[in-house]
Amino acid sequence: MSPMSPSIKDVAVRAGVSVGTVSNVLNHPERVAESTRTAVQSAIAALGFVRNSSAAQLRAGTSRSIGLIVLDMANPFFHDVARGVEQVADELGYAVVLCNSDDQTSRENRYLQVLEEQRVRGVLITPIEVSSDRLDALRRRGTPTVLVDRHDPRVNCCSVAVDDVVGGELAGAHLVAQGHERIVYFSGPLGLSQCADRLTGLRRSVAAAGLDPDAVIEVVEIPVMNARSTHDVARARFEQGERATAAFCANDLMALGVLRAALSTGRRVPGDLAIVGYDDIEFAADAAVPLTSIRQPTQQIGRAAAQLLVEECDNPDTHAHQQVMFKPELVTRESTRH
Amino acid sequence: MSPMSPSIKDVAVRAGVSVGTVSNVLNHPERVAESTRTAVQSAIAALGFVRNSSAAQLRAGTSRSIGLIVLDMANPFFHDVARGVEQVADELGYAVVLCNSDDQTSRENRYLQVLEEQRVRGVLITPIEVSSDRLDALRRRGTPTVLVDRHDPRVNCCSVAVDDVVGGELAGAHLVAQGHERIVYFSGPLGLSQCADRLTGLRRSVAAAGLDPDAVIEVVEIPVMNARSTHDVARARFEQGERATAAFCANDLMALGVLRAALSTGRRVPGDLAIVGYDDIEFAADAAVPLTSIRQPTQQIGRAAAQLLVEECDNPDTHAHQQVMFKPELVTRESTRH
DNA sequence: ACTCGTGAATGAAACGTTTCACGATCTCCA
DNA sequence: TGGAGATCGTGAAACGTTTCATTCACGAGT
Repeated sequence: MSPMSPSIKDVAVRAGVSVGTVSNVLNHPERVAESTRTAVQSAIAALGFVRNSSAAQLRAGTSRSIGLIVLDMANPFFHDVARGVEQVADELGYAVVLCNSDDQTSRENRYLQVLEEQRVRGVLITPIEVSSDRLDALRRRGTPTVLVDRHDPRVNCCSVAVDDVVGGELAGAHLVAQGHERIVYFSGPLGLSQCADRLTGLRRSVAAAGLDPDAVIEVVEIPVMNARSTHDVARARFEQGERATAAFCANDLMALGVLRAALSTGRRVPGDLAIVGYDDIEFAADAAVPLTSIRQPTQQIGRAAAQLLVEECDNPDTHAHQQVMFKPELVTRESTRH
Repeated sequence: MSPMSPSIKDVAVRAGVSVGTVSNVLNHPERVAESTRTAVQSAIAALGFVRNSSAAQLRAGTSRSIGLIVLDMANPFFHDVARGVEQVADELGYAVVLCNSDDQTSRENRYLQVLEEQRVRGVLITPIEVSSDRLDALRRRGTPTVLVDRHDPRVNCCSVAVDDVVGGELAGAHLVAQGHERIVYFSGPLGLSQCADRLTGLRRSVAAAGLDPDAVIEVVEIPVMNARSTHDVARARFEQGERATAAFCANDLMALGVLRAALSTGRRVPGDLAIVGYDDIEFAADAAVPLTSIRQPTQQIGRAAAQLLVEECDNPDTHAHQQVMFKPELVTRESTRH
């Protein structure tokens, strides 16, 4: 049966000072005389006082924290982003509230609600839908928002992403250079600009080589971008005799799924099927056949996003929205080496 | 330039009712007449009112959230645990505050402080040190705590873990059965009971086979349990001519590091070196050589821990601490198949 | 005509901080 | 001796909720 936790008032009584003084010891120690300060501090220690941040924040009217909502914490890509965000937030004295929407709109909305109720200073988000009413409302009410790994075509907020068209081009050019003329693109939902852009890049590079994209490329759209569902789809295709000689996957988890499906249906990689992934997560290098992949500057994405957000929080008036765009690069490994 | 967000009072004025009524619409809609309710609701919508949870929580004195502090979000093991925790918390109406201590005591302490200041109802933690003053103080002040993937020998809190001695035995018995007589154990810090227990199990199984554990087993202690540092240590050993024919690793990330080091120094796996990992993370099955591993019921750990915590929060008086212990199982794959 | 009961809304108190205008006390120097 | 600063402390107000005792209005029952 826990006794109610002591308040600043209890500390004040015990130390024989006023509450204002205790508050000063906590927040502006230099304003209070040495002797009083130590008296207060020992009262705090004796009572086991812990500041109630709800009260502090209520009074302050504003918090020193930002929200980060990612799509899928199981994807190492988002860890690295989160790590970048935390680094910058730490440096600038902000706390990060980490939320995992798990690709469900209901969870995303719930977290947005919670973050707004907590009066976070700003929100970093990889939204399920770029143009969501919920997000617009949040911004309208004055909470700055930065999109991570997404761009808003309407440009009414900052965003940080990687040039997905270039990523698609890199993958396509690499495969075409190795003579592949039937490429299957295991895509996530084409409603995602990322997935669509990568396809655009892929088509562009095929066309640049003088081939007909429509003849070369086949698109397989997979709703959930993880290893398991991609494996299942790929396996079904392979068992029915896939004709493609190369696969390009919208992320490395999917590529691992395709790889497993290929190997378990007796294909050799890259002999029978070359595979290019996306993100270059750490596990890509350790895969059954080390994966060629498109590397994104993941931590930098997180760092840049956090910096933009804090900039907007600190200078809401002079702030101008920016769309930061990083360039991806190709990392070649066994899965495409002939 | 964001206008101060509207308070319940603004809503009350606009709807022509008192603040108490607005609060009732928010929290006990059934207590207020239909017509008033809709009037208030449209005022809320018109003003874009969002409840200030600091004020609500200050008044309530207690929150409906629990903290979860994990060691390393980059380790899929902890995701799965987190997922289990979230499932249960969702069902029971609690929010989860997710924190990543990243194996740094300073971060762990900082998060404990923040969580306590936020007056979370309880804390789930995989602590860096099981017996920490900080944790004891937290408990003494009335915040229930449950250890995840750890046990407290002093049994002054609940805990959920997996029998690591059995895990070590499973691995050892499997390797011994295949005729290995020189086994290197890539361990994390032996100060962790987990790592120590697995060694105990390993030694026990070797002894059970009539061999001398001291002659068979060599222990390599690696401070940071990730792929990179393990790879570096393993590689150095392999380049100097490792004599062991089998490696047992304290987790799968480490096993992946060993695998990479072995392959890149020209060893065949399992021919020259058999490898057993721990945790059976999803990537283990997709590794260059699919890894034999010790599987833990990861989500169940999270679920059980959350249930124990909530139980203690809801019945602080009648609650009795429990130490839940799951059994691991062996999953055999290529890395130990001869 | 009167109480009584019921359903609905009110308004003030309380939660634990921080802030800030205001005293109190001391030191130093004319 | 008096007065000007400087240095420390004080205490009340304010932040936005929720709660709860109270009031109000109105119809039913005697």
